[in-house]
Amino acid sequence: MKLSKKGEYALRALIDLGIAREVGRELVQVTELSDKELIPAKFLEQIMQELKAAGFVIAQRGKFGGYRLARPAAEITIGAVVRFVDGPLAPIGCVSHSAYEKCSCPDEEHCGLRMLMLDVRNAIAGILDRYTLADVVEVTLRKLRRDSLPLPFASARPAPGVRVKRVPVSRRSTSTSRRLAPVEGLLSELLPDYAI
Amino acid sequence: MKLSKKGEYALRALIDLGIAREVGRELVQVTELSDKELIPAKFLEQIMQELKAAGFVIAQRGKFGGYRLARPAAEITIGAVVRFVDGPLAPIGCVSHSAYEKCSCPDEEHCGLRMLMLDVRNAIAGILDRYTLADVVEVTLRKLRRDSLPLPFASARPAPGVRVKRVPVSRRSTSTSRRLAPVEGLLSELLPDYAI
DNA sequence: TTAAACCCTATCTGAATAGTAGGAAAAAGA
DNA sequence: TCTTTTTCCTACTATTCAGATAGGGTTTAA
Repeated sequence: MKLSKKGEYALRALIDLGIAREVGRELVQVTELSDKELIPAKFLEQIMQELKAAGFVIAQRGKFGGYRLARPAAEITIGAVVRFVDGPLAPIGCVSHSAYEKCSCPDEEHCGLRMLMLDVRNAIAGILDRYTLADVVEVTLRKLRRDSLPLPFASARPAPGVRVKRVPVSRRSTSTSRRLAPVEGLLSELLPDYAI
Repeated sequence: MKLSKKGEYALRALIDLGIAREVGRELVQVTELSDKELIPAKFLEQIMQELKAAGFVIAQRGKFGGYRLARPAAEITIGAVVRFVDGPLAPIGCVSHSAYEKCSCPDEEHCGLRMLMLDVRNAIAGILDRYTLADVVEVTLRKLRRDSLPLPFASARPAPGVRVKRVPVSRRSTSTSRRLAPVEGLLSELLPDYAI
């Protein structure tokens, strides 16, 4: 039930872009991301390329260029990213919503294993499709502030002449209408506005 | 978040062995299993070998031999099987209970992604470690009976001279003390004794 | 004795994973 | 215009793993 390195790197980079925006940074360069997250730079470059093609990020070429999120972090679910990079969330094809595939078993309708795996896929999707980059950004920032640690991207490499504007951290990363039932979990404890 | 074919085949075979026992069959041969489930016979043979080495099944060699579960189906969790065949349930090493591995990120303690993935791993483990082969067997048999379909292994290939003893289906697959909080899910609806 | 089962080891193929490498094109500033 | 710094693009590679296949050896019951 693994998430690939590529998937992990993609998520980490996107979360960083979310943090950067929250801290007032417009653009972040690949090398900054790869340095911070200890990701091979050239590999991340490729990944960012794909994320751009998929519409998750927007690139600014040339000197003082970089990447930024193409949409508000609250509108990018973790599930969408994972599906794009690693394929369907479902453990087996015959319970996938996004990429159903008939399984080899003779009678899908009476397959107990399928029921079980459907529960698993629903559990996974229930989490990954509920939470967005904004949620993860919020949790991360909250933890850093709690421990009085310096925020990343805070004033690192601001493009010369660009005044760093201190954007107040948005109270609730807004938008994303909560569409599902109450959840339990570590994240929902840290994001208490969800517990309804 | 895939389950490998090998993992799927292993589970299907074990579930079949559970069904067979519930229906009064002592031993089931690899070819019966591979025929029923449309699994390449030689591949399944290998898998059964490993399941034997791991103590999930017991083999009977020679003519009219076959495999049977080494323990009551209610004492074999799905999670144990999946972990054995496919490794840890956790999407990334740094949230695995059974095989923790420090991740490359610089600060695990303040990693929002890690929190999220921990929720995912708990959700997966919460299901796969809660349900046993007995549960899946029960669901499967229930569905087959509901639709008045013939039960597999019912009287297929009984060893000559072996009187098929009609074991009454055990009321609740017994034992396995329920150790966790209430769940929701498709299986728990079909196994209502769990809904507490 | 023999047929039918499991047992064991080796081998193979294609795909996926996790990168590396090297330069072209663009943008900003001097 | 020229240089620097960035993204963009394409190709390549090494290793592992998935998913088998092959071919016999050993055991057991009739």
